[in-house]
Amino acid sequence: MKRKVTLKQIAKELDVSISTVSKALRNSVEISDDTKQKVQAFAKLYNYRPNNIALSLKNRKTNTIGIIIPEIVHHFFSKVIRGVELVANQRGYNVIVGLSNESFSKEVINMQMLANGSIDGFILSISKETLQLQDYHHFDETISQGMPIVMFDRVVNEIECDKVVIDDFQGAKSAVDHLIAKGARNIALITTRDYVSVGKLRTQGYMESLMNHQIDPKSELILKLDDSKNYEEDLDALEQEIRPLFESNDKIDALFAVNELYALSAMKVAKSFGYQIPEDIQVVGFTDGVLSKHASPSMSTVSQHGQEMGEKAAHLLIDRLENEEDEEHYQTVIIPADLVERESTK
Amino acid sequence: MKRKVTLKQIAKELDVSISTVSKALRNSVEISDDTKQKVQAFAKLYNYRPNNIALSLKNRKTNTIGIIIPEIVHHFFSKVIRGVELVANQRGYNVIVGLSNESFSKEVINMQMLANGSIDGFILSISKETLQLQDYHHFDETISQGMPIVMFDRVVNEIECDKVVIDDFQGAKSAVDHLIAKGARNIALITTRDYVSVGKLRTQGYMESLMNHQIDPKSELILKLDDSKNYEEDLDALEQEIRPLFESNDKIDALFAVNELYALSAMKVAKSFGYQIPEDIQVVGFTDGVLSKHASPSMSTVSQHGQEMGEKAAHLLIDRLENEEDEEHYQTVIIPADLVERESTK
DNA sequence: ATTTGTCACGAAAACGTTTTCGTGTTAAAA
DNA sequence: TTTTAACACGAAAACGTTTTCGTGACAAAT
Repeated sequence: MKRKVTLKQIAKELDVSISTVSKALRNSVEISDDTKQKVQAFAKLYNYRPNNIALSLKNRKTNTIGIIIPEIVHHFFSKVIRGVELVANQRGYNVIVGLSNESFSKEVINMQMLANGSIDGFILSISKETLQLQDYHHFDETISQGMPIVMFDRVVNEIECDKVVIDDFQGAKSAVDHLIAKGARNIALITTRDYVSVGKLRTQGYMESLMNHQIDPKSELILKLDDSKNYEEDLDALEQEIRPLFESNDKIDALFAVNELYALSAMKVAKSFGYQIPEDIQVVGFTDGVLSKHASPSMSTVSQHGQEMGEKAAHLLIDRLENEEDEEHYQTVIIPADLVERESTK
Repeated sequence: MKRKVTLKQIAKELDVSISTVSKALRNSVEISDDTKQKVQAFAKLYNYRPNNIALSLKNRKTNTIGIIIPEIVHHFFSKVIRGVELVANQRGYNVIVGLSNESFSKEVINMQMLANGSIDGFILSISKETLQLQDYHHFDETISQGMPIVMFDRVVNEIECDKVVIDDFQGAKSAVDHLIAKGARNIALITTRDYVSVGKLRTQGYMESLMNHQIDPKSELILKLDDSKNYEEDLDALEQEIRPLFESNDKIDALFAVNELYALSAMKVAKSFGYQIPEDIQVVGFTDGVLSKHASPSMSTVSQHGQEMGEKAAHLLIDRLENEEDEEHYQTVIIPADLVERESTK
């Protein structure tokens, strides 16, 4: 087992100084061609590679970005990571991943673990618990220590930093617009409680669209679910929650849900009530998931463009890291959310 | 913007030496209670945290593990990451993620980027291209430099290292056993070409089960697909490939597929031929995916236990990193693959 | 013969820690 | 009064780099 070779070892072996070796390898003019050749040959032979940690310490720059997300077994978040990794790699950065598991304390701990020199900056999406507690001190601290943050998807106005979001409002609005254009008038909504910003915005988009078309929103058509429950593990429970919506409303002709699971479950429930999709009830979900495409009928959705968000976030962060200008001018990039039409709408 | 405070700054401010500060913070007996209090109070006030990079350099240990996978937008792999991250965090490690995107060169580059001091060891699953080329020199080099590797799922005999796999053979075998027990006799198989070890093993399990039940495998019931194609993006193409299987065989009463997508598509094709599932044709897939659960009918599958694999791999790696002892004795952990029965089997 | 200049290289500092070893001061023991 | 021991702290090395600055040797110019 040959350990990694260092400058010092090469220097000793060739009987020159460490400085000479370092310079020779970087082709400095200070070093004679003779010595350069000797050193470079030796280095190649022993497969020398500079130690990253030493470089990081010296340059006070790790070329690593930390990404903190609530959950990784999730189509949207993994797409974001893919986008981040792609850009990071292109631009010479590594990506270190931390999972908050939707928990405030894990988010804080994870950030502290990474903020102590391991990374140059963060890309993150806020956990549900943090959003509920509205405790953002860890973000403030990180930023005030000079470590930039880029937030995506689940962002918060209280923190000044670069952000990447999709246009939740507009996405929801055009989804409902579309349903209305296809003849729907009694459009149900399945959403989450309001503390998750995206749920709130999507709900507002739904409202706006109805208003614009002189349709009165009816509260009995709106179902707000407690998304702290892990419905993914208990599909039946979710369907039980949805069932009353159809039991007490027999005129529903379309349904919009703020995520894929809600939409899919609603579709199942509707089918179990004997409704035909899209003939009796049209359905649109909101997602970047994989279920919609494979559902039967396949489901129309508002697409979240996860990978694009990740790419954009990575560019924003790296730009900020590399441009010394250090402008205090933060931007919020809004990615358009477009409707993917499939079989669940007419 | 207050930069991160260092030992040096504290020392200067309190007019003591760096050593004293360091010792005071670690509660050394060498330091008087007086000084300890002073230093610790100051450190707390300025929220001092030791710089990770400096520690890594000093200790020649990064407490970071690198995980290289072919793809992250994939239910199985993201579950593995979750498992790795969970254990890593518990045991004080960070996780840095590299994606090979199924490409040999990206795998090599990614490993080299990380092997130069950034991490203490690898957890990886080999890319398809690497498996085809059978070029494993980068693994050998890494290991010979004293950096441990743990391979999972897609492993290879040629490399000596710890491994975590599921029992592909047994899993496939019991899936087919189950189909036979439920009365099936003409069991189709949809698999991949043999260079992906898991495909091969699963095919062998299928064969074994048939043999054990005195059923002759018929080549016309076996469909080998070229999995270098990205069928996920082109479901129609995949269904076109599967269609002939049903066109030329009207006696198929069950089907086993080596992954979720194949199984799901086959189910759709079967339905389009008018078959009832599971009455006419029973279906079992092989996966850790999310589609099976939500399909209609929901699909029976052999589960891969991705998170468990990740956890096990992380433990193996960290154990090796921390126990200098049982060097050179590598183990292969086999995770049982059990059948999850859903609606697509009787 | 002296000055100047170029060349080729080495010493040392710096990044932020931890740890070993030495040392000056004071109090206790002889 | 002298020796010894305990105490409290500092200097320095080490981890592996890069870079600034200094310097000795030699050749060219004065």
